[in-house]
Amino acid sequence: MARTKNQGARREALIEAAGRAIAERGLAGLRIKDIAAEAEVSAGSVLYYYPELGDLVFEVHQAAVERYLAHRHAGTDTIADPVARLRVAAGSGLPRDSDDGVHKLLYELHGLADRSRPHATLMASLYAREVALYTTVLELGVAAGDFTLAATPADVARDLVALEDGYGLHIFSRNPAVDHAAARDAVLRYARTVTGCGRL
Amino acid sequence: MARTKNQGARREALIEAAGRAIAERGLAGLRIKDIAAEAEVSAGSVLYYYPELGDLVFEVHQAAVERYLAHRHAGTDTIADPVARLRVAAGSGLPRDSDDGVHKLLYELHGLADRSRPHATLMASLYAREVALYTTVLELGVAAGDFTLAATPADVARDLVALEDGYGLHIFSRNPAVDHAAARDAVLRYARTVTGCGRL
DNA sequence: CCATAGTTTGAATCTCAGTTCAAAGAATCC
DNA sequence: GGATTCTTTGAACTGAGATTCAAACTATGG
Repeated sequence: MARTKNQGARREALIEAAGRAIAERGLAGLRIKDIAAEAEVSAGSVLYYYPELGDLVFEVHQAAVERYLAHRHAGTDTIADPVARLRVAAGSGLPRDSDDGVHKLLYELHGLADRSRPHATLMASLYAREVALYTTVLELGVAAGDFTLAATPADVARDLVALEDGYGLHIFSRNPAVDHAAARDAVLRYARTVTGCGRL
Repeated sequence: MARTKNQGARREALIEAAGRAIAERGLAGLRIKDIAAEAEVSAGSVLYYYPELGDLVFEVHQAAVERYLAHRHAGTDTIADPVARLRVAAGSGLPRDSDDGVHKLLYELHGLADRSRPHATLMASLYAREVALYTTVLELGVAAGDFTLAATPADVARDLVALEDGYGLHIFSRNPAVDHAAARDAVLRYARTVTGCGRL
């Protein structure tokens, strides 16, 4: 039994490569040869590891979700002050611009949920985990006496995620009326209103 | 100079047909023969009227935007009471389910804005018009003494649209945690909070 | 170092869908 | 009704990209 190095590493490389290809050309423009070129292998190799292209795309999606959440948590979990943490969280959920890497990938792949059960499940779990992230911050803020919520933490958290998604959608569609700063202001303004916290 | 009936009518029929095809199979799965079949003509005829398929898709997009806005306005403009009008508006901006016709088309086509200037412009104008619709209702409510806004009418209107878009996104991606009723409740709860109007 | 089994390639093949086009069909004009 | 021009069709053509596959390649074990 012989194997070059590690199929795991090659698979990871392909997932990375496919992610870049999708971010660049879009899901509709995804070509097997582009993935291969991006990973510096032949088209045949891509098929060797992923006879079903859909499987590769799904793993790209999974990886994007994990990386995105890891990034958000890394940026917020260590912040003790609920007010500061919420401020950071609000910024990290919104794309910088329409070329923002992971965000772009997620928006691009979100469209698959409509016709694919696995992708739908994945997106539902992403949603739940984002809601949980906000719920935690809100509960901390309530406990600390910083926030006085106008609704349940879960309700507010869901709204925050929906606002991010909605504004994010417009950032990606290059709506000149919506940019990162404006969207962040809007999310924070909402947070301020609903928590009664002027420091936000 | 002879013409069968009216190229206008044939074009409209093709736009309708393409719209149905996109809603059914998705933009990625759009095939010229499907459009032709849906319109009960040959593939050649489709090309005769639209040598550039992109032009047809763009007209489908335009038509969807107009139909959607017309529907929203028709349902709300005649309602005199600002509170009732806002309630109806909140419902009409959200898809019933993931198969809701015009909404589905709009979500499907929204993805084009990223890579196509015309589509981006179209979506930006849709956004502006939806914001305007809400702004009007809000101003009416303020004038009537029903609403006491926590922010400018435009800011609140933008949030309402973003909430709709965000929640709508999840309805389309078949997120079991988000359905029409839950999303509508959330939007109305937000409206209640930010307008201080308990009747909402 | 040879045998073995996993890995990689690139050329050949297959497939699907877009595109072309010549001929047939239909409406209108005179 | 014949001429003209627009319309429609379907069969042939073309091209892009996916898929196959036999041969070459590479670790590793013994």
